Amino acid sequence: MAQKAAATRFDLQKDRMLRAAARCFNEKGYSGSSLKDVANILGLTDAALYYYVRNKEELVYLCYQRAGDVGRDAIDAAIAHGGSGLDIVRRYIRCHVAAMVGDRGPIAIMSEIPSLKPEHRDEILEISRRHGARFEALLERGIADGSIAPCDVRMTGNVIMGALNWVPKWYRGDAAVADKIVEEFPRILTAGLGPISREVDRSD
Amino acid sequence: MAQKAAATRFDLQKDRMLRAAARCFNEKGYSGSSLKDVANILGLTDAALYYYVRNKEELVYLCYQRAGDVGRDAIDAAIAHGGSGLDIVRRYIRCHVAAMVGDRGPIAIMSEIPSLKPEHRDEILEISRRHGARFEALLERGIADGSIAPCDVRMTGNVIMGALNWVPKWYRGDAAVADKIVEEFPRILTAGLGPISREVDRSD
DNA sequence: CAAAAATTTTAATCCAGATTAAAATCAAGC
DNA sequence: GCTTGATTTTAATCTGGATTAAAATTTTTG
Repeated sequence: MAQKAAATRFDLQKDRMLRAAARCFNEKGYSGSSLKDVANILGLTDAALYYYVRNKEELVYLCYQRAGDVGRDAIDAAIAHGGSGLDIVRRYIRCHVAAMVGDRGPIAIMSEIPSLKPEHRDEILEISRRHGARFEALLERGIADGSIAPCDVRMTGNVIMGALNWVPKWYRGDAAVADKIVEEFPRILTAGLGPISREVDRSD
Repeated sequence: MAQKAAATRFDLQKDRMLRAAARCFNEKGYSGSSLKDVANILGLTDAALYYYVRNKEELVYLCYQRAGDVGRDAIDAAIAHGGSGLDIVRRYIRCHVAAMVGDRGPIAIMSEIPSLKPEHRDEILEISRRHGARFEALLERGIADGSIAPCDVRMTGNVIMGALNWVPKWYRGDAAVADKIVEEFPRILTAGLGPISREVDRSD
């Protein structure tokens, strides 16, 4: 969808590198991941990474940029599909987790934003802020059209974002689990626990 | 509740240190927090921390142990209070977030477990695993007594734990926000979004 | 208050892991 | 199959922050 027409060898390798880095960061933490660890996954030497990236900080920065893209695309896709506010929220959740556990590869959990250099940090924070604001707007929209009960959109947003952001912390690539996540997260996050089960949107 | 009869100067300082460390780790990330940063908050020199702790790894370990205690205590308190499975789940969520944003001070988000040395890592992972299992058992209990609709307890647990664990990432000590968190999280995480609002337990 | 114990600082050292430069290898076009 | 540019490696250096030892200070105790 967002693929260039001509993906050069360089671009492909760089992308592989970012996935490897994301995987490392999620599994071993930031400080626990050396460039050597990332390079090993690719069958490379640590020094080789410097061909693609200026330094470790930039590696993290690019991972977070990718993470931001995934979130943005998920909201875009959900909005494009249309429906009530609640429909869009559900679909966004589904799209976002699907990307996280799917072919967009591991997405780095944004745990180390403060370690970025100021320009990068500000940019990522802004992306993150904007994403949160867009999601809250979806909630408002649902409230306006009556599909979502009036609620504190800030807190509701934090709840849902927290649940989503935490996924990379525990998901370890099991395909069966991936399916379950995509299936269950939208429902759990919008339907609640109680015994009175709401009619659930199953349109796909 | 879990306070020693005689809290020695040493114990008090050590506790202050762990809170300062948790705050640093949450705000600046693990790698972004030097011992100097932690010491500065306390008005101490970095070397002084070594009087309380063997090294940085142990500092993190103790932070995570505290985090584990908070979770355990929250479940204990909720169970002790009794009620239906759903009541207990709600109360657990409330207790846990209340501790996170309250007087138990900042609780370190467990982002760097893999950086711990093997013994510590295994211990913290076990604590974490046990906590998850206990929470899932609460869900089962609710399903058994009919207060919670049948659901995938693993996924539901992951959703709720994610939302809770993410709180330290964005909460920055604003008391008004703290109140809102304690008020809203239990409701949002158990009631869902849709317009059909379930009767909400307001017993306190 | 003096002595002993507890706590903190000063002033080094130490080191894993990031970074760099130059050389070696590889891939593609001609 | 040669040449050029792209990619990777080898082999160092460099560095921030962790760690340590000894000295200084503060607190407690008798």
